[in-house]
Amino acid sequence: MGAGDFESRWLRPDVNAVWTRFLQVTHRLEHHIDRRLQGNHGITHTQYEILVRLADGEEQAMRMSELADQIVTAKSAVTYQVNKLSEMGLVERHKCEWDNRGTWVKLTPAGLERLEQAAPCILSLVRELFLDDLNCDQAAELDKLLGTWSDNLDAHDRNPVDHPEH
Amino acid sequence: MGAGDFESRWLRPDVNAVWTRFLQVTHRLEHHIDRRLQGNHGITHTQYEILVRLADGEEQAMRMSELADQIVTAKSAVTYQVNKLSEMGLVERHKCEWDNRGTWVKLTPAGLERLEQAAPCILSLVRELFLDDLNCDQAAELDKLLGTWSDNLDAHDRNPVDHPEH
DNA sequence: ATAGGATTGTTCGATATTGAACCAGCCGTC
DNA sequence: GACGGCTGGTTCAATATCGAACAATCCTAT
Repeated sequence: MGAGDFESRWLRPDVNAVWTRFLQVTHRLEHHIDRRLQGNHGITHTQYEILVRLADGEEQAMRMSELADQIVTAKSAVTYQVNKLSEMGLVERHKCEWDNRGTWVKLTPAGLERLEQAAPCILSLVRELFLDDLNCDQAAELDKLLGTWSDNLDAHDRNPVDHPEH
Repeated sequence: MGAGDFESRWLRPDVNAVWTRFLQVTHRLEHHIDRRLQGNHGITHTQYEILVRLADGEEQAMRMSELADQIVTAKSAVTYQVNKLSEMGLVERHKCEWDNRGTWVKLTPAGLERLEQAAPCILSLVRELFLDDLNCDQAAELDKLLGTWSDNLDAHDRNPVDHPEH
């Protein structure tokens, strides 16, 4: 291969640095949040995310699949966590009326309460670590970046066998 | 509490949207890379990351702890994965000469080869999904964002019991 | 020198996540 | 209507991760 071999095989060093830093930062963020949430409120970050999504939904309820989509995990993982949350009394299952396969997951009062206890702690963390230092322009820029990434991912999902090579 | 109650308890809707989108995008990216890597090259993303870091290090080797820091996981997870990689013949352990506690992990020729096979596939994915659509300004902006986040995390790590409340 | 504290890496048990297999129930077409 | 394909949710085995506990070694201060 020609002169562009390096370029095509590896990322430019600076670009590579951005990528690895991205990975590190996201992992560190996750760990931080997780530790805080477990230590102070006895729930995982994923569990917290589930509560948040439910609180956001109509009637504070949501279908299992929808939940899996929102928090981006396998369906089986959602089943597992909903069982946990259900044992804790933070969530309830209800049969779906117009689709006998489906189940709704609904926030219980206790679940809402737990969420409201946990939210300030975790949101202040998000502000401090993630958002406080952003001015409006930066926030807008970040939003745009996320949009592009999201679109790219959509495109790839829509066209799964994009690069059969390698 | 006064009128700022909502503000202090919850994020502004738009800010909240940015945060949840961030979580979704990062998770989707991880999954994408993982599936591709497993499907085409038989290694996990973390395993790939380990190989990359080793290739980067002096003598294509690195200490266990350093490795754990770089890829941001528990030490025990590194032990686990290095065992796996060692069984696959991609990596070797060596005793550390000047510190009898330590062990070096070193890339084997087979490990380097495997990395070189996998790299183009995964790097093109990173380019397509993550970097291609960024112009220079955006890349610089992203770099700055990552820097701030990283610094914030450092500060929090340095001062662990920052918010004992909640 | 040596005691006390920190660091290195592994082990172990508990828990989370994944993907595949599976059963039901939905829905389109013939 | 009945059939085949699709979707929703659960189960199960395999695997990954974490944190705490541990042993060995290093380091520092006295």
